[in-house]
Amino acid sequence: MTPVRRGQWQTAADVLSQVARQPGITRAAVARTLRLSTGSATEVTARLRDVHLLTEAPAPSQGRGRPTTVLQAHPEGPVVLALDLRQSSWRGAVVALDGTLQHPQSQRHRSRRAQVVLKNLRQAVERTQAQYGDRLQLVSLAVPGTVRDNHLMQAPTLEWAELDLAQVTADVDVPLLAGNDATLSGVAEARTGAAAGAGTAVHLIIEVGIGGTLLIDGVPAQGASGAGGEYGHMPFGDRSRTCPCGARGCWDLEIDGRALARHLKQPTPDDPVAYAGEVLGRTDRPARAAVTRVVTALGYGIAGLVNAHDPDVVTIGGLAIPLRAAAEDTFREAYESGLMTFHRGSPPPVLPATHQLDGPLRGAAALALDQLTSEPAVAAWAAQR
Amino acid sequence: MTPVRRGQWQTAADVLSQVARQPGITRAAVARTLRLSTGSATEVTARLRDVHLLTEAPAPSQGRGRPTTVLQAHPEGPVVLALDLRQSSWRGAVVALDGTLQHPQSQRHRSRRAQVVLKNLRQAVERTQAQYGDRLQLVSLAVPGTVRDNHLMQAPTLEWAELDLAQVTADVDVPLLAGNDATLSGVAEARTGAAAGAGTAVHLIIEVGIGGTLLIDGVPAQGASGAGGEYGHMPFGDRSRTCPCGARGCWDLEIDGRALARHLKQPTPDDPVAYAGEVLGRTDRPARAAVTRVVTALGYGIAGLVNAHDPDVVTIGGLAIPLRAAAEDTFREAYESGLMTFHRGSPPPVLPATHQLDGPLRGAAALALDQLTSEPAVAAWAAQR
DNA sequence: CCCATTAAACTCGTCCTCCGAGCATAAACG
DNA sequence: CGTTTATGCTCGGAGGACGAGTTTAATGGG
Repeated sequence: MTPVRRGQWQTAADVLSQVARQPGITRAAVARTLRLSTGSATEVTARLRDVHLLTEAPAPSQGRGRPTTVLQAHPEGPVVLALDLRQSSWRGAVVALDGTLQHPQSQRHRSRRAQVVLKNLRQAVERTQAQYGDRLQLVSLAVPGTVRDNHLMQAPTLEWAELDLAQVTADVDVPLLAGNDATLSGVAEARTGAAAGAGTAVHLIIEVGIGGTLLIDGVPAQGASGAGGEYGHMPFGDRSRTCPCGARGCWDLEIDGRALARHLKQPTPDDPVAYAGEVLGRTDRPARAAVTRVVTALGYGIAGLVNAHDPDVVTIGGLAIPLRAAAEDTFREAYESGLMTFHRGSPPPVLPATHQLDGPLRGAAALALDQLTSEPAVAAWAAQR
Repeated sequence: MTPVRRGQWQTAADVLSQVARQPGITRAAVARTLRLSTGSATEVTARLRDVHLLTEAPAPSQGRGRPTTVLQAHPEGPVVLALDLRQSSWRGAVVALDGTLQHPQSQRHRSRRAQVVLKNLRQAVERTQAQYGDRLQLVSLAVPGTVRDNHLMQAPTLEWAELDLAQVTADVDVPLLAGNDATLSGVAEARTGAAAGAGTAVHLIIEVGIGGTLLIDGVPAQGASGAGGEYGHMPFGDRSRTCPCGARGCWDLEIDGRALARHLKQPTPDDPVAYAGEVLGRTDRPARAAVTRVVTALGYGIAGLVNAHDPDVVTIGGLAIPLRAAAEDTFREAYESGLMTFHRGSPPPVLPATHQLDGPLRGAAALALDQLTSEPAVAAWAAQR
């Protein structure tokens, strides 16, 4: 491989980033945002066409003037495989440079045993490799658990032991990028969802416990080993209660179906999400009181995170949406009373996430495309052709 | 001003960043880290010399081979004025591109009234402007309070009302960069202190209450309006207690001299820092018990932040250092028992900050130099010469 | 229906930076 | 004092981005 010159493909990579972040963007629009002269735009797109990274299609004309073109992924360009592993199923899609999804696939787990599930994923990777050959550049995997350097450290819903996720790509010579599902759904919100355009965003999602992430310019704060964003294990709660994570007083214990069951003096439910849905449907006084307590804990905690991070916006997903909806006034009161005074004038909005089930897959795709559209990756791809 | 070409000064700016981040670095070392050929290094340094950004001095020889040169700030190059406003005094220094401090100055406040203090700062800026002329590019100000878009929102120790800090540079045509002192001391730690080299770091400093910041690659997470890092106002504490900030259950209320006084059933001290020092010197049982409670709250809170952010390292400053030292075992126990299990194998070290009083000034200088060594700023300076 | 208007693409000469190869230079070592 | 070693310097060449000038493809008014 020829050595990469400094910044040789910088502008080309910038153009590709635009295409990945705003599918369907036109050449003229890219040139405007990057402040490229029309000459440079012509040259850059020609070069990207030559190395099979982009194609152009006529854009619908917008009034007078010569019509511009829509920049699209080249039919022989690089792709990534995005995978979303969930408790009872997995989903996947091949994603091209312009963010278009191809070959969506999904499958329920026949067995929930780790080795069986991972084998299925490995086969999906192999099938993709067989179909796309060396166009497949990266596999990006969303997992419902704490991920650290491509190892799954703990996964309460899956009930798996610590695990090396790299085996998913063991059969092929393609790097793996594994991440927490809540983190990745946050990425999706920050790129194309409710937090689009926010410089600083906090994303939270309640399923069993609470997961989330801090996003700065659309990039998640993943921490030293990728385990950042475990907001559920901040001690916002009652210190006398021990959490399965090993710590005490975790926020996690106050805001999900397990908390509702405790308040209602019932045993911990097998499926806390379904249980929570059921309680939310009830109108009796004890249920309402339990919901109020949980929503209050949610509002206070979010306020604490807003104090700490000063985000432009907070996005919430999963159970947090119906929970808040079930007691909007309670939520608002808890949220605002937990804010520092100077935030109260215009508190950051707490918005429902727009990508629901698609979030982790979309986020995994987005982070993978970040890699593909980085200058070194573009230069390396171009050098191969 | 001539329009800036894309990436025209990119490598030059990279070289300057190296010089700013590692004062005393040699030309050969820069070339190695940036993977520049010797020819490029020659050309880049020559260009930087031409536009008065760098000079070279012979470096002490290190074994065989032709000796290299140390890259230094040019005597007619750009400078910034770093200011550190404290409760009873202020300090300042002029900082050149290579991080060297010139004309250190400090002055106790004669009056603590905001207008008087700000007038003194304004005069310091004017004096610097008179001496350095248009070499002065930026004023960077550390303030002990919450800063939002160059406005001071609340400053408990100064007891000032909301205030526009831009008046500090009102007399001169130089931009201001105001920031929280705890945030800036975190920057100093992450750049040249105990957290040097850490990808993700959490910095905390106790004086009156607790301040801090999350640092990613040495860049503080400042939030939407610069008010990020108010970790003292996360609800780690007793929800029945109201904080002067307006929220309830703030961690702030559990970890400083005011907390010690409360545990000892004494009135809130006028100078909580001095009071804490005094309690730390006592050996009687009630004092020890109060310290234990505070240190426990400190350890738990830090563990929560580690769970949330997964940092490489935590740095602590101010009162946190003697507090922990007064009850090391208590601290360790609280810290480790607050961590999620998978962190306990190798918990992130909690290290004392190495920049003590210098921290905010150094951090303010570092962020200012970041701006000066950015590509657009370098290109703009070069265009003027 | 034709021509003015408009926005965008294309062409080309020029500038600039970075690279690599070859050469020069200043120290230390034996 | 020559050899070794690390570094600096010179110069031709490559390649990207720019800007000015030109061309092209649409709209819309007369």
